[in-house]
Amino acid sequence: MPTSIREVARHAGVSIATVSHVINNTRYVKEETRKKVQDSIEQLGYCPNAIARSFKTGRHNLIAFITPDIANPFYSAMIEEVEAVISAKGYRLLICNTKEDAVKEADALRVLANGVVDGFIIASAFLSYDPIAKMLPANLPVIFVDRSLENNPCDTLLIDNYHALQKGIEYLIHQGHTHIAYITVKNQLSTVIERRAAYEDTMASHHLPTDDLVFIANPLSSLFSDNLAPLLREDITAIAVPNACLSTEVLTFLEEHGRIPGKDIEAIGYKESNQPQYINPSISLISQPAEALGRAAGHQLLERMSNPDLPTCRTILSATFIPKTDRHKI
Amino acid sequence: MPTSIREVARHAGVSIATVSHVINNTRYVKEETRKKVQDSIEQLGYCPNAIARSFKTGRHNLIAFITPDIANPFYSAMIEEVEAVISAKGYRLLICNTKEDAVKEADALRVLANGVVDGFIIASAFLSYDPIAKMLPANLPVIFVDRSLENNPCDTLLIDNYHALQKGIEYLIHQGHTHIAYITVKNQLSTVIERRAAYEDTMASHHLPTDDLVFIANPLSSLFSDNLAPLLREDITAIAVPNACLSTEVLTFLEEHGRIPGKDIEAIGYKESNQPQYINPSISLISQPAEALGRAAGHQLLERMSNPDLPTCRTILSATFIPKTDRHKI
DNA sequence: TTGAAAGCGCTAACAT
DNA sequence: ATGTTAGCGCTTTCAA
Repeated sequence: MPTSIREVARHAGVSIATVSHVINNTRYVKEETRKKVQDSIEQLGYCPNAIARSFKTGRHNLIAFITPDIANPFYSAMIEEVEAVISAKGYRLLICNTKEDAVKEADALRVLANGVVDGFIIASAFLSYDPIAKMLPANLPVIFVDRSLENNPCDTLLIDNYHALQKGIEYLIHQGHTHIAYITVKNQLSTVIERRAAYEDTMASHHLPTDDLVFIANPLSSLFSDNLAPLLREDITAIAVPNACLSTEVLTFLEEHGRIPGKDIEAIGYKESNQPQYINPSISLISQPAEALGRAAGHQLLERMSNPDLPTCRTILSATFIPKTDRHKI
Repeated sequence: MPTSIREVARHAGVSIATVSHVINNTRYVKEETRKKVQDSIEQLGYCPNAIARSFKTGRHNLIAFITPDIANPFYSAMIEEVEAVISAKGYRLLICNTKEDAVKEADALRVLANGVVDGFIIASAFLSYDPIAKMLPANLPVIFVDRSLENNPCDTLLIDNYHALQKGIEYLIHQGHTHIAYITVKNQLSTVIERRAAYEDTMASHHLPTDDLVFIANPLSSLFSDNLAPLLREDITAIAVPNACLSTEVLTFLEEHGRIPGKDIEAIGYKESNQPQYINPSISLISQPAEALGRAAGHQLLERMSNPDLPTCRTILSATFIPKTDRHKI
């Protein structure tokens, strides 16, 4: 049984109000009394019950970050930055891992939204805001990141997936490639759709067919994709993928089958954070500003919390295409 | 202002007790009454205040995982598994990132220990349990993972760092290498000390000097190490490192300077999770059971929570040395 | 089958 | 300069 404020008060021979004020520095207490209270706290090993305090004050200094995949360096990089930004203002970060499961996300939102956290940063597994709307109390500050949702009235920070990949595909085409394969995953997330559109639009604008060049892999970072075998087809001379996890898998797959990426076959990979990432073959990369996105999201949330009447913002950060010839500049 | 249980009660024309019992299924309520209450809940969009409930019941269904580096796949892999284990029992996971800062860790423990979480899993930045002892209420279930602390009376789950690396160094020596460099970091964590000891002991047992073969790099995953230049020395024919981040950095460094690992120079890298990790050069690896450690920690915590009188456990999971010739077996 | 009410630990308004 | 006390939203005991 942990000691309560009452016991400290009794031990120090003062009222609980005085103890509370000593702890919170919230009104003047005579030096002598303060000393007595502090001694009692020390002796009894008292530590204020944070839940009771939150309950009473309605403030929690807690932000929740909802991530679809904590094992994905893109999100862990974001998390690090969000944490840095908000902890400077005295907030702590609660991280929820939904594993791309909308049900898990809904569950987390329901539990946390009512009185547990002061705000959310969400990389959502939902495709639309509609089912989320009911779970969030009005005025609870929420920032959506990375993924665009239908009908979403909240602040949203995205990465421009389209143009970086467009540049990448253009680059390959200008190098003379006509059979550029594209790996994608089966879900309908905005990021997945946009990147695929970038690939298909760009190919189409150069009158290159893509019918038998698109392959579906498995969406979660920790699952190896199956069915990459067609990538070994003779006619395919270059490959693009929609994220870093697939980069890794595809590159590994190719090497295992004796085709050296960057040499026997061209490729565009993803670099989703500043984390050291060992990509040996000299291939082109799309670099996503995970850290900048995290920082921006943290700041925007603080902004929104201190000023709820701000107009909704929708920010798009650009990603960078780095041709293999420029890799030394990273 | 979110709706409270009182408003639901009034709206439904029943007492708050009945509403509470409907919500928690905690005593019989006439079907008709139950219906009324559920309708009111629906109409008012009521959601119970989790903080108030925690406050009242003293239970929170929250576990905190204290990690020194969330961007390190070793920890994010553990986190995934812990989360899977405890969420099956209805617990949620709060993740705190200390960035190897003992002050941050102490702060998190203090805040969370009193009434916020039901238990801790800690990969500590502290070297000794002594400073931690004061912050943790007696009987609060705590599991330490990955790192061994002095005077630690709590359940501890570790990985056998020593023997896997010993095997690795032996392997290199048997291949004829005599000048095997070792990269390490400057902190005094048990893992760092053990691995370095494995290196030095093994070298010594083969009468190989190590005086000018040990190099110090930077400990956090997201920081590139400086001063790796001496690794290019002619006499050094093999290199070992103490973790996956340094593997990546060292390998990248070597390639950038024209020395192909596994060909021009031998190396032992680390594989710290089941995540796809693209290590192209054919080098030997030490594989750490991050996932198994996470699962074991989750189970041990649940065990400890349901039975506080269990004798303290100290479990050591073994790591595996995978010679480069066996890489296909991964 | 349901209601009334105590009380969890704390903060803060009010009182002195 | 400090004490008294209401009350945050909820669960649960006791009473009916």
